Amino acid sequence: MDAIGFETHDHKGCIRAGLERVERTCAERGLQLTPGRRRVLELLLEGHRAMGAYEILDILREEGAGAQPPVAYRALDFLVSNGFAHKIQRLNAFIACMHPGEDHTPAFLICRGCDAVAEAHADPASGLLGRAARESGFVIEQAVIEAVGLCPSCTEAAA
Amino acid sequence: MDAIGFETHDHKGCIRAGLERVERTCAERGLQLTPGRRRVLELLLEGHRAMGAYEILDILREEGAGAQPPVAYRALDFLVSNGFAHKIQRLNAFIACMHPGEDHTPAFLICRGCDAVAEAHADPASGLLGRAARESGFVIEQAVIEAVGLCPSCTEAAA
DNA sequence: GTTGATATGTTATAGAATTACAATTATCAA
DNA sequence: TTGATAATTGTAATTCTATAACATATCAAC
Repeated sequence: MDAIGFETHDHKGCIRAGLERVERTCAERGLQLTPGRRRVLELLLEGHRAMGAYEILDILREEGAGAQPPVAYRALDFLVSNGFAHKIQRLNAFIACMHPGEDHTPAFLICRGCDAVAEAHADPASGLLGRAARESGFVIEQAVIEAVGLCPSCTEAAA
Repeated sequence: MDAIGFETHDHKGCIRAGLERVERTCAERGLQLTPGRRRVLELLLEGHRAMGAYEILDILREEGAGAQPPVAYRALDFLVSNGFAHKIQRLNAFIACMHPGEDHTPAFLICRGCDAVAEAHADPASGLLGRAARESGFVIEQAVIEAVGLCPSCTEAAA
């Protein structure tokens, strides 16, 4: 068990399970989880945190390939557009999805102390936002929800 | 005049009212609405849309000053940190606030067809997100909420 | 007026992402 | 199998976004 994110968990199992779910989903949908894409997903799962495109690129370079930026961005685009990873706008960084293959609207809790990110869910159609959209005739297709604050550890450390 | 957006409105009045509200709030709080900051706010109010920092910078340059990037970013930082403008992460752009001086959590409806942006409200403490935060012990201080979709005009055009 | 804080001017650089085009590999129908 | 088509990858160059660093100027209070 590792202390990553807001809680400890079986990290090796979580990496394996994440990969398997994505592999299965790709097989079902006829998507190509090529070695490069798979490697980037692994890095995100291993890191279990938001990682910048250039941080991923540096790792790929250390591993031998003389990779250029599009290599990282293409893999990330594939992962994000298929719901296997998410972009954290606040951090200009990417994180593996905790529920790949499931249809969901992710919402992120981002700690400003340690940059840890937890994925939660949200329902943009409900609440004030959904009401405003319906009243104005706006059709919501997708939503980015990022809450910034302090995680339990950093809250404690600050006290 | 219309807080939700996507509709016609008395734009000159809305610019004037926006400026006056910010001037009043600055006076109340002892903030310096210097000529540069005021000009950037005017540009945002006149544009009535999300504008990039470099787009603003170009206008400032056309107006004579040999402005460098920090000129635009500093003015925008001032406006954003005091709640007179908001940053739209999705567009790497900035937009004048519709309710300057009031304490609120803005939520944006962003049209992917025409990039129009409407400001609505949200309450991050309620709903699924608030519950997830409370359950995990995360303290939300601020939230970025951006919904992407189609505005009424673009929905109609697409049909 | 001196002082300390706040704001501006300017140069340079860092960081994030995309364009463009060539080369390769996978997919699938004939 | 073969040929056509689409998807993916390699690579260089560029564009867009944002900040660091430091000098100068202005403001506000004592």
